[in-house]
Amino acid sequence: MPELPEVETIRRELDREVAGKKIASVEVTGTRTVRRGTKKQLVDRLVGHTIKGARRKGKYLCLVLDDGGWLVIHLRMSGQLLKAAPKDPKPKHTHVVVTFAQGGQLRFVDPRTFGEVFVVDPARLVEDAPDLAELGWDPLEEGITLPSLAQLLLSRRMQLKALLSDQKIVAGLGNIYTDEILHAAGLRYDRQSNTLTSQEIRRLSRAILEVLHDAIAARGSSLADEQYVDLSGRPGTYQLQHQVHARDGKACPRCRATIEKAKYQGRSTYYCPSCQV
DNA sequence: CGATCTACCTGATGGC
DNA sequence: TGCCATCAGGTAGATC
Repeated sequence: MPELPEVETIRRELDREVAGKKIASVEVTGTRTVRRGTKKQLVDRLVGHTIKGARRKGKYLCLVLDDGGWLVIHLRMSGQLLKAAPKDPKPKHTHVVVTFAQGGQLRFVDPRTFGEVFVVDPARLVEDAPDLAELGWDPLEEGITLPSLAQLLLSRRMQLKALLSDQKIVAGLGNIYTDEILHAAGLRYDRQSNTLTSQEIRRLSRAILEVLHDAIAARGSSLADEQYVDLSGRPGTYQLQHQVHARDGKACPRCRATIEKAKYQGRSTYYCPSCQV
């Protein structure tokens, strides 16, 4: 489900909603959600601690604890974080419930159970969470200079969509936003990264930042199934601004050619065959 | 190194 | 109405 704009939307809400709150109890009912360490280790590690704030690393959410540890959440395809009151009925597929001393709960709901919750000491990231440690450039966190983006593209011989969605190279992009970014940049998904001109690299750089900023301003994208919702259960609105994603058969907003759908890496890719080269 | 495929799951949707 | 195939925001691992 969520990519960088959705995760960032949730991070900002978490920073407002749970920072300063003390964890009174943690209930883990899911059987697959806690995979690194045992459920008991997770619960013991959390209870009594206060959350200082929320950070984002690519598509990972990290709740920073008062002892420096991170409560890490990855939503994968169908995970949701929802704030709730203890008396609220629990949705199906609620796997983890954190109850705060000040009242209120944070719930992790995940029908497809690909999502994950774990605690890690950031000083031991390389050993204990290599997936987190090896994340690539985060377009929102650190600015990247044109020469370093050029280096990143030209030093490899990869198709652009594969490159942009590789979390070890660029952190946070997935199926929706690579399609939208590549359209905004006028580049095809299967274009070889080492053939870009400096002008195309500049366009790509601008497209990445522009699409992500606009998407965050719209609080992310929710598709027809509304799998993605924010902490309060509300969908985002950026899908209304999608130019190509899930718009096959419609006219390209830029050149009026018909948008096509292709199978790429086992999933759907949408692009304009006329203005993306 | 890079491309391709599979698996992990539940649920919604569309065709017949 | 039901049954079946297909598809969905992600990622790791195997294979070539």
